[in-house]
Amino acid sequence: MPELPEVETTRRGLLPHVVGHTVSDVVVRNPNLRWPVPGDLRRRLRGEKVLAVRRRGKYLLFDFPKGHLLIHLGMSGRLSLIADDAPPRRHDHFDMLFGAHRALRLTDPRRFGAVLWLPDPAEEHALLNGLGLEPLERGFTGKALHERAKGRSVAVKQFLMNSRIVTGVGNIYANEALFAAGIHPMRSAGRISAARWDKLAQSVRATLNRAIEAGGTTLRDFSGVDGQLGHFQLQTAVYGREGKPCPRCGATIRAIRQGQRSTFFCPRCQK
DNA sequence: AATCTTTCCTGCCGGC
DNA sequence: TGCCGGCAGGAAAGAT
Repeated sequence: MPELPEVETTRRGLLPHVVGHTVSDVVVRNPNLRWPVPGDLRRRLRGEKVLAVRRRGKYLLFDFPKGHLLIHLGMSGRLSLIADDAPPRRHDHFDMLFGAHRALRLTDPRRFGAVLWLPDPAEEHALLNGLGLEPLERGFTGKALHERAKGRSVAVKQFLMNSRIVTGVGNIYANEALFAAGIHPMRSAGRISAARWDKLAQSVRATLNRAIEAGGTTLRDFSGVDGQLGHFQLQTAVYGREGKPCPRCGATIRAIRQGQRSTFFCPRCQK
């Protein structure tokens, strides 16, 4: 499930256990993720200290003195803190050990996730250098969105989910933010007023912050690093609620397809 | 059997 | 004609 709130929940859980700690070993059980896990990771990481763990969109960046470990959770990835002798299960592809019998383990059944080594400066890597606005940082404003949307015919929901425009907003939160802003998901991005872009920027921020407070969304297999489940799925207004009443006006929530993804909206509240 | 949380890539199109 | 950006669709693999 991981969208921005799930990745941020993971990052926050990780910080106290990882930052300032030194990697004692690395185990790669299955290097066949979205891209091959580099064969020299063990050599690069052993004995190196984690200086910081950052997030860029849905990417996690572990800063080391000589480079950065990038981890993406894909569709089904999860990081957990475990005892270093915990027996691996079927989809446990990668461990980073920290001594004191602690390890960080990547579990990812569908293997759309990634573990890569990025030389300095990480931001120049092809996966990061084209990314759009960080929705929880200062530059994320209605004005910035409005400018980028000029002349574009794409549906606003797909525009929001385009990582070159905004990074971190996936299907669940795009649906929820558009509901909160009262904007129809099929509306052309180029035909939204400045005032409504302001409202949408604020709705995206508020939706993501509420989801982070809830520990993310657990639809199936997401959990934080200590195994705790997210509970934002209990407070969605439209996502997964086809046929149910809109919490605001009582009209029936509808579901449609956009770009091979499910879109949920209230036909009365969203114009 | 169809669906799902991600996103890179390819191919097509229109504009200049 | 060629190049570019925008856009839609397909692909990866597993569980339900």
